[in-house]
Amino acid sequence: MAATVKDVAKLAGVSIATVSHVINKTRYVSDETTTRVNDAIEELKYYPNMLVSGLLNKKTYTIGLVIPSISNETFGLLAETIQKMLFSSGYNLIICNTSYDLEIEEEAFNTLLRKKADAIIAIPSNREGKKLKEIKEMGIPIVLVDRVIPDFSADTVRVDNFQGTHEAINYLIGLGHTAIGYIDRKVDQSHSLEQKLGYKKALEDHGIPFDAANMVRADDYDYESGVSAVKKLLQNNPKLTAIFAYYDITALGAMRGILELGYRVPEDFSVIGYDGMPFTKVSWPRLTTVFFPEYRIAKATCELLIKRLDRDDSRNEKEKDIVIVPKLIVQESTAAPRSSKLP
Amino acid sequence: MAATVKDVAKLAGVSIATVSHVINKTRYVSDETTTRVNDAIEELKYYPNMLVSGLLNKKTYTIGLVIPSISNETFGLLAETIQKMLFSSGYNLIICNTSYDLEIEEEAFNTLLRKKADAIIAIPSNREGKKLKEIKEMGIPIVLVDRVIPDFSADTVRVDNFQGTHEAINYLIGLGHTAIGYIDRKVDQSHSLEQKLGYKKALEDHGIPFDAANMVRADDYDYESGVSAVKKLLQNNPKLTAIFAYYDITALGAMRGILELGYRVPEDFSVIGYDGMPFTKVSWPRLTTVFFPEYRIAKATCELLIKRLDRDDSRNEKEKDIVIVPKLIVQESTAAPRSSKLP
DNA sequence: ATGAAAGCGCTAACAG
DNA sequence: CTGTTAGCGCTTTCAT
Repeated sequence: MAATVKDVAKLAGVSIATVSHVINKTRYVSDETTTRVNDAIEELKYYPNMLVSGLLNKKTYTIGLVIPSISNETFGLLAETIQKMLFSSGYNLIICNTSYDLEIEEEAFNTLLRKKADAIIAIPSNREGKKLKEIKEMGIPIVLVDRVIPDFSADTVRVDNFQGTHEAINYLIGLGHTAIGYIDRKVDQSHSLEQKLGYKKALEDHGIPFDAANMVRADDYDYESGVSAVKKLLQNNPKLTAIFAYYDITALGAMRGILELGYRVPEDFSVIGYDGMPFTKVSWPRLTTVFFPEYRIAKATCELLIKRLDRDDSRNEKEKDIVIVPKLIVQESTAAPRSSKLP
Repeated sequence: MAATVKDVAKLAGVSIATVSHVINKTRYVSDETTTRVNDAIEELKYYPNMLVSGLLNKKTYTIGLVIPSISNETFGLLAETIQKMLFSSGYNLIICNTSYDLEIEEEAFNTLLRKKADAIIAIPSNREGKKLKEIKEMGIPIVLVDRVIPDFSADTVRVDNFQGTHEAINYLIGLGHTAIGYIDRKVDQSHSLEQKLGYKKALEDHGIPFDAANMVRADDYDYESGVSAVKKLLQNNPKLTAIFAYYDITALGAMRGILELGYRVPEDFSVIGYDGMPFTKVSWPRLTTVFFPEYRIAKATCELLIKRLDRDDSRNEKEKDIVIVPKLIVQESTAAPRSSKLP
């Protein structure tokens, strides 16, 4: 069906070796022959079969991305940025959404191995490193993003959630807040544990005692849980003047909860979210949040990968652990506390 | 490095043909031999090289998705849904984000041809069908999503934006609105033209004369343009009671513009967006919008594709044009008009 | 019930 | 300056 080297060689009246060399510029070919070959390629609409270069035990120029989901703005932007960067370096990305399902994740790794991916970027849900170890032993470079796996080491790019949260709480304290509510994740995760430590440390730094009553867990990973969590929080402690939520969606829910109670944001309560999702820029009011630095993560990831792939000597270099400190984005949902509230 | 059939054959003490047949169950192999081969596969952590099946002129089980961007919620969800559906049918997706750049798009198609993709799903930015025609002539199935290319026919899955907008405006009229502002796209596109026709038709159906002054173009494809567009609109015609925006982000901007002017939504003005992006569920108020049916689009696309790929006889069947009517999602930003406004 | 060998499309020695 | 050929890992006749 599609044209092959043979077809091109025949039409140009040369050997297949010459065609190959013209395409790859891997040895001198006379101008005249080069032209004939290129004309034939054009004429036949010949597209060299990249699978072959994979077969000849060289690179497939395919990289796998194993990720829970690309349909939330944060991971979507991350995946897109990685794809673009790799594409401009000549690599293609096979994206596998795992939906946090361990079986799908396993199948995704298997497929990438069968497709002979040159490398794998993973945000694994499986906290066990068995499969990852196996892959590593096969000599396939792995970059772990935003995850740390016990007993398994690999190039890692992650976010310093302790620092991010610390900065956010510091900022609230700087505005004059001392009674700061905290909406926590339903179930602890390394990620959310770091956040909590940052919160406690910021309070401690300023001599504010930690009060467990100011902390509630959201029932779920969604908007509605934010609404009910903030209501519970305000009932527990009516003296609160600010709320930190571990996740932007939850923070937006918290804003709604506050508005539903008849209060205003930020006049009556300040709210800070986490992740810097794009829609925090289009909320009313715009949400102050800690920005998940997708671009820097993507950049660090791709640079690490390309280095491992391009320079064979770098394959054995020590694994890197890149930690990125997220930035606080101050928008409209935070202000200094007032003495009296509206309703 | 990685194990091959040869290694497995040697360890199991059989020929490579037998190994192949055990893996693919393509001819009878005795239980005893089967066990030995499977043990060897396990032992060596052998992953069959899928590139070969592509080489042998069979399928690569790779499908290309050429899309402007996956980092907006709509396309992200579409891409994710397609990826998951194809994955569960044994196919992998190579996603190429074009950023609406024609050169990148061209390069994406070329890469997919070199990678010998079994099929291509495209949301092309290039309104010329030259490349697509070339691909089609090579016998590679194409599905066009949400786009129609003049002088080029292929399987198509698209949204009936005329109907979607018609329904939205109808709904506003049903609530009692007659002065309905319209925020249009900066530059016309088949998509936005359909929307405008739906708007005009709905007015016409109810004997409401069309007034060009009720229509403005947003300066850009973003939030800020919505803010300024709505202000212009209200200045043009203070009697408006409802606003339709061609795009959710713009609609959210319009809501902000209205709030900034001191009015309320929906009490003083109703607002309807378009695309049903997930964050319309977490805005304040929640935005009434016309839902871009990603799931149904993805489903139709994958079914079309799988049929073409699995059944050779279906390759020559007539091209399908699947038109999906989007649904209006009524939320909190719309209500019946009131006689007096707030400020 | 299994093995031998051709060949997919291409690259990279080796030859001339 | 260009051609011949082995071989990458596997599937698939053809043999036995």
